[in-house]
Amino acid sequence: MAKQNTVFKDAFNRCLKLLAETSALPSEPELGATIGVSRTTIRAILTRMEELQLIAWDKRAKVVLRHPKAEDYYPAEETDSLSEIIERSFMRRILAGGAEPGMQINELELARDIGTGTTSVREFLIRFSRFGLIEKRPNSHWILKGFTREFALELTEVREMFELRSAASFAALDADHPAWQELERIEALHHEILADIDSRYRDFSELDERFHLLVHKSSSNRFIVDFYDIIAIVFHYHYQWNKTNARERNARALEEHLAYIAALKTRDVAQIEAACKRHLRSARETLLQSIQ
Amino acid sequence: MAKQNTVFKDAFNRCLKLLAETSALPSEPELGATIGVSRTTIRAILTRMEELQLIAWDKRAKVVLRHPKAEDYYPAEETDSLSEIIERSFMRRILAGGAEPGMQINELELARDIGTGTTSVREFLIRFSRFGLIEKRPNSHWILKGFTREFALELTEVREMFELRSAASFAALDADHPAWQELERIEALHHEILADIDSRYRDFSELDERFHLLVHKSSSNRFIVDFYDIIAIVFHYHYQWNKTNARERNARALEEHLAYIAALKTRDVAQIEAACKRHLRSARETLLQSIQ
DNA sequence: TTTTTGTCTTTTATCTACAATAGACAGTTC
DNA sequence: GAACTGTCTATTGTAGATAAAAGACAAAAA
Repeated sequence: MAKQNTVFKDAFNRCLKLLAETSALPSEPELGATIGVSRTTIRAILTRMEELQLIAWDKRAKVVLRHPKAEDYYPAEETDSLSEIIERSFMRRILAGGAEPGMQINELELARDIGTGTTSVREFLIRFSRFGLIEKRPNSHWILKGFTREFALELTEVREMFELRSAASFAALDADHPAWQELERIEALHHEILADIDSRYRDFSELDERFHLLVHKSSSNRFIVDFYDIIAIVFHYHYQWNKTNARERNARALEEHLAYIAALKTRDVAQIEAACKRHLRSARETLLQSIQ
Repeated sequence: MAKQNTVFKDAFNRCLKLLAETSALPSEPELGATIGVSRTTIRAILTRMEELQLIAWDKRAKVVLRHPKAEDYYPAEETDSLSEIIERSFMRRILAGGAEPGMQINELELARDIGTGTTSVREFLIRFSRFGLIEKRPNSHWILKGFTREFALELTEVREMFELRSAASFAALDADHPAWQELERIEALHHEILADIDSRYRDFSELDERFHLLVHKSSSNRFIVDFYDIIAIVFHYHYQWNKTNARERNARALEEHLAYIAALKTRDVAQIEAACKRHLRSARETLLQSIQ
């Protein structure tokens, strides 16, 4: 069926939220800019809203007729892009057990399992191969190298090199660089979560990514920043399926982050290095423990 | 036309070379193992050889009837895989001038230019994107980020981090590790080329890759080894279309390599670091000079 | 018993087709 | 005149089809 219209459905849902807050919608180009899609898609959304009697649309006039109801929204499963679906499905297979290193990966079988065409699976595997977890044998299958202890050690070795260098660059940023403000916001969020750790410890994962990405970005090196994708995806899925001691683990990491942030603020290279190393060492241990 | 039979043609050509040296060919599985293709392809090759009256084939007996002539071989253009063709064509576009940073890349146009389907171009771009020279805008075009000064600086920054660490690991390898023998062979080749530099300076590029890859491999870190792909492709194409002062440049690099190799052999970390840094600095300068 | 061959099935690489989405341009409205 | 809308075209994302290549298994030969 050619292309899934997930962009439309997702944008439609987001437009509904906007609609709930106003009495008239802005112009098509403006809507497109806020939602992040083309005018073609915006017009499809407006047409659909008209059909549902949500708005009266005549050229520039887009009058809101009623508030959106729950059934006006497209279900969440239909708004995920195919590549997201494939990624999740694949990561579940290889991280959530039952996949030994050395196993063969079969494009056709994967595609059938997920219920999609082979082209998309193939493209996913190509994109995914840069994460070092799979390897292609041309004209033949892919090999799963597995989420092993070696993988974790190699990953963290590079991570430590990159993050130490990035942290040093961070200290050298101008005082008026926006990263300092973002650091303040991130620090405040740390305090917020810690203050209510029992109910909010699950928010750590997202904050962790935001913080480390900020640090990596100050390297101004695309290879270092891109490498953070690998770390992010591994930790993201890993935490999702591995929740033992999550509360204590996250609480400790939050404290380490705060020490690390304080060190960054001193701009003292030796202090930064010490705090950064301490946190990365404990992050590595956490990752390693959960492997066997 | 579905799949190109370049695997067959290339394997056929390589089989012809084997055939020129014997009076009878080995078993199908053995041939497959030496050429590196499946039995299916081997049988296709044998069939073709029979048609050309090169061999008499009856089950296990594969008697050579005559020596292969030049016209028996498939022309070299037909043995390159599609991805090689696309890569070359694309690299020519972006390295050999006429491609400003920020330019849009159009899958369809590229495919038409190269005379291939869009799927292959698309897959190439996805694979290529990890080199940091292009970037995808989902549902829209690719952006050429360009082979700029920034690119070269970011690339060499990471390269220096990785190679220094790898060189240190090299020094720690067991005395009987095969890498030491390979290092001897590489050193000898350096002397050979230097002794006849005027006519052999073009062989440097290949040797350079072999040497640095050997060093990177001793890191035993897949991310470090994989990263060398980026360096290799950049230097490979870059030298191919940029031949000013190639002789002097290569002669100097060979000398630097020899000093670097000598340092590795001492296993003295300080000496290694000094020699490695010296060479990498001059490699970076060479690369930077050729950009503007 | 081990290796080889004959035959058959499965999978990959690639092309083509088409709906979704982006984007261009001219005419219209403010 | 600047921004917006109507309309049209071009490109991307994905499925499906097919030849090339890999690989499985049993029968045959050493």
